[in-house]
Amino acid sequence: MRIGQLSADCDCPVETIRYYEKIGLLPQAVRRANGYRSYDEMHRKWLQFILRSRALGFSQDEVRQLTDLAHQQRPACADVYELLDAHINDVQTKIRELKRMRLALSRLQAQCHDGTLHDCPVIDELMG
Amino acid sequence: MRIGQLSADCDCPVETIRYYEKIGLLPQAVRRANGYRSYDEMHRKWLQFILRSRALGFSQDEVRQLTDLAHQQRPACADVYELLDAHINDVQTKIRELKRMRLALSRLQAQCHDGTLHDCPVIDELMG
DNA sequence: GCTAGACCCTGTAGTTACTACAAGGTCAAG
DNA sequence: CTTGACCTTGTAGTAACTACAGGGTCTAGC
Repeated sequence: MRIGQLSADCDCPVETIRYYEKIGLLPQAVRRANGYRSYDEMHRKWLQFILRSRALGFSQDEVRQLTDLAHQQRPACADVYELLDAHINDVQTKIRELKRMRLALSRLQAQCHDGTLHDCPVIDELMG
Repeated sequence: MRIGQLSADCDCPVETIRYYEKIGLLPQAVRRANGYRSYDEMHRKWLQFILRSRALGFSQDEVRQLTDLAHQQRPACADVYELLDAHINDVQTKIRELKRMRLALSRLQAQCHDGTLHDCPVIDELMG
């Protein structure tokens, strides 16, 4: 199949597919006589893998590690587990930070009066 | 004071201060005869404002809107409230997304056996 | 046969919010 | 008079794409 088809199948922009190939995340496509990229099922699976990993918040580098592991004929489960674990911790940390942020914002918002006044305590607060 | 002093006072890298000036977030510093930037209390307050807003997760563009509002002699509280509200919603959405992500990752992790096996169901799962 | 339109190609520049140099000028202390 | 800390500018790098510009290719309709 051509790149447009793969793009439609995986719901991923054409540019992104080319980009993943360029940075070596996706294996090189076979080229037809006219220079067009040609893909098969194997490519589709790789791309799915990458897209799912990205959707789970893995960075490009982490995805690369995952694809490297998956590329081995006998991927070691322990390595995958480790990557997964580190990433879950990252996500956990981000959630905690955002929650702290939300609390601070709510506190700030609580200082607003009904919105009819012209003096804004929020700005004063941020100004220190 | 010079830029190094401001940097130390606000715990913000020198480069970042120059960067904020360059993109117009921070008002231009007065220049001394030797070309060095010179700052006063007003600048320190602006920078604090920017740093606090950024720490609360406001984007550069949102910070710009906030500073624009703060710049008015009679900032309208309602406008500030609106910005704050939109941002709290953004943060809320991010938290929800990360929680969903965490759940998916935990499910994936649960498929790992004790880590001694060589076949990895996690990779199979991502591969689809 | 020809042209319109859909598809494909490469390469470069833009995005966000900085960070990290490189190459040089200024100034106070020893 | 030199050493070192500080300052200046400008450019390039980061993540992870996205958006062109300027072309080539192929198919369908007239």
